[in-house]
Amino acid sequence: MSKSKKTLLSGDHAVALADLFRLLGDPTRLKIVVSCLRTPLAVSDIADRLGLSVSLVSHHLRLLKGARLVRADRQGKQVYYQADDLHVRRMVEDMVTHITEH
Amino acid sequence: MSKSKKTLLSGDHAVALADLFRLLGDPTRLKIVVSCLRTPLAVSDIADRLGLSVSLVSHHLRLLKGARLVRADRQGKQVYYQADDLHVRRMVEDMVTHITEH
DNA sequence: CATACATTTGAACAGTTGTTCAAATGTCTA
DNA sequence: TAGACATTTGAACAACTGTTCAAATGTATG
Repeated sequence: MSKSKKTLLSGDHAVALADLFRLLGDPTRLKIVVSCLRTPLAVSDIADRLGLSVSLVSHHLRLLKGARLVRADRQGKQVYYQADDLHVRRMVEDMVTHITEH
Repeated sequence: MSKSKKTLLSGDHAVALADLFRLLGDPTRLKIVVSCLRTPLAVSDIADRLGLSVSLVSHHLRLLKGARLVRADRQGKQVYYQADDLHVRRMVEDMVTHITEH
């Protein structure tokens, strides 16, 4: 163990955490994540709900999947996306709660 | 009250929350916030600790202050910055904990 | 006032990012 | 296999962002 205090971030952790924050830092992308936070949703469903082009949603989902924020599940012609795990779900929900309550 | 489910974000909230995320989404800026999370720190102190130019740190602090993530306190020649309130402190600390523990 | 120290500001630049459009790929069913 | 539907991909573009440098502002003290 080094000289670090409790909340000191190592360089690597800072970059990793910033990566997460940056991905959630675009309103469109954030809405996409939130929309499939609890229920798996097909790409075109997300696009419909949010009034976005399917292409745009797919682009964003690719980034979110790359960061393991969402998980993809093919079911026939459609691909269903949802929050990757409980950790992500709680993390995002907490932040949403923080905002909507202040 | 509208038809919204529990975790559905209004457009405004989504933008506000994304603004926060985006600001924390740069590694340099994130390190700056974390560095003065618990203890007020002068601009040049932050710059020294992180090995950054004073100018760069000041630029970032201006953005962070604009979003009420940090608060400024002048004391003589120096300006001390710290997390704006408990809300911010807990929010960031929670995320840091989430990352460093997974 | 003049000098030194601390911070802020503005312009400028390269690099990144969100979006659109058109084309390609994958998948089911008639 | 052909056609329809769902998703992915790539190129291209404007807009934005982080950083640097030099100059300006603020502040204490000789």
